[in-house]
Amino acid sequence: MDSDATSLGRSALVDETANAIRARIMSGEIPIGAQLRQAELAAQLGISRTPIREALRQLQAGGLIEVLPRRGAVVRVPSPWEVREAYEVRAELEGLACERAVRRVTRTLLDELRQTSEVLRANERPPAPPGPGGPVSPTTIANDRFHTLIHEMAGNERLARTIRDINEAFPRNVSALVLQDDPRHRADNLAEHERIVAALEAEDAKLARREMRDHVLAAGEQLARWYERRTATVFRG
Amino acid sequence: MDSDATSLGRSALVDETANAIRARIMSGEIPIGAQLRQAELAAQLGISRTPIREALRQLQAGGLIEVLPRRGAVVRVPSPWEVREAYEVRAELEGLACERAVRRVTRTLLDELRQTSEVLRANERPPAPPGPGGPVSPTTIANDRFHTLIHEMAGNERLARTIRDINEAFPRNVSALVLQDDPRHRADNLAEHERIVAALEAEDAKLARREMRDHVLAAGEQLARWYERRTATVFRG
DNA sequence: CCTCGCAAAGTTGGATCCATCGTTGGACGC
DNA sequence: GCGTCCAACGATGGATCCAACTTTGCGAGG
Repeated sequence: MDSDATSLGRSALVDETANAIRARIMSGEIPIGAQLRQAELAAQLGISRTPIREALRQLQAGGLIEVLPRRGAVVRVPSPWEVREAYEVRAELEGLACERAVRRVTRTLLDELRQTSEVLRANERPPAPPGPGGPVSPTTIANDRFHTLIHEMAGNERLARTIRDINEAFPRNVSALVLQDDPRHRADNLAEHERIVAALEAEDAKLARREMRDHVLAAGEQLARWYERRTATVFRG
Repeated sequence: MDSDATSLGRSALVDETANAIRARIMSGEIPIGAQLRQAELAAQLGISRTPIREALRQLQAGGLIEVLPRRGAVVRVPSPWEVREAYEVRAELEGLACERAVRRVTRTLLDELRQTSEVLRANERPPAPPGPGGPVSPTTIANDRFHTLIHEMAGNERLARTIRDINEAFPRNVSALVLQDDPRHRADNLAEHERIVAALEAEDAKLARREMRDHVLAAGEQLARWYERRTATVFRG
């Protein structure tokens, strides 16, 4: 939506800094559990530590990082349990968004949703699974776009913001890794998306809600499993 | 719950500062739309501007205040529309919490819920409606406790946190002013609480959810109306 | 060889400094 | 008398400074 500083003179270095750090955490460039050294970040961004510290406070408020007094900030390591809790909430909210979206659905929006499915179908066999820190894959972008479109269709900014806040509390957006790993998950994901679009087209609010709810819960379970495997790997070395 | 700094050496001046400022905004001591001067807050709290600035960034992330570049921070003035949007989301989440609470309901917890109703019933005719900035009334405390108890019973921390985040985005918690104004609203509120408790006792999850949902929506509508009247008053002088 | 302790290095966090920008009040000109 | 311009004031925001704390590495002692 709005870019960083080119909009209307309303520059905000701190917000830009927070977004930059958040992006590097979400993409996996800064891994889970990593220490965030103020001096290092300041040097990399070519600024002093002051705006860094304010940016870290913003990220702390969102729950993405944890600031321990006198011991610095670290990227939070979510437990599988936390992930499941968060996705139960997210499933409910996305279900609500989907139910509300039925009232505002249009031919154009349905087409846009179907375009994201096209991308997912085309990239059924991704050329090269990008490692952590790499650029965001078209699959991930299409997935995000699908959900974001429905949030917009719901016509409730607070709802969209709440869902976004929950998502941004966990590094590596769901689709990013989970979907790339297993072709079966990609197929399931695509089928679920198509069922949601069908329910929206049929203007069946209750069905759309249920389909979206189940879809998010399934994605959350995959993400939780991924975190389980990850922590197991980490502890082994 | 946890006090400010006496817990375990894990002092955090910035967090304390943020809590202090948030409390003063929520209580109405610092009114909606007011400018937050860094130097003034620093002097009042006996600290320098640095931790103030970091605390303001935290509050900004929560959406309670707005930080305009080079023009300082102001307490956000929510539009009635925003309030309605937020309460639609909150109603859904509190409904979910209530539905989940049915599975964990115990005799002790039901008693605790009923105790809050006792307080509400006893203070049906409050001795003196406290003005803005005054201490929190027992009615407000009982109301908050009722909802907080159910959030705990739901057994999902993310859910509780999400609801709390939404509430803390609006100065003056619902019950605070709205309930005190009109005795009819207080009666409605009490009756709704009792219906919720009854549904919980009957272990009727669907009913409990619906009752809570309607209860929150009604409260939100009252709060939105209050904001409408407030802005109208402000514009007249 | 392991453990405890101490000293040095590195990091955080509050205070302070200063350039820049926004605001306000008054004087000048129309 | 009214609008405009300019200067002085005030506030914000980034940079810097320094004290306090945490961590680490080395050495002495058991």
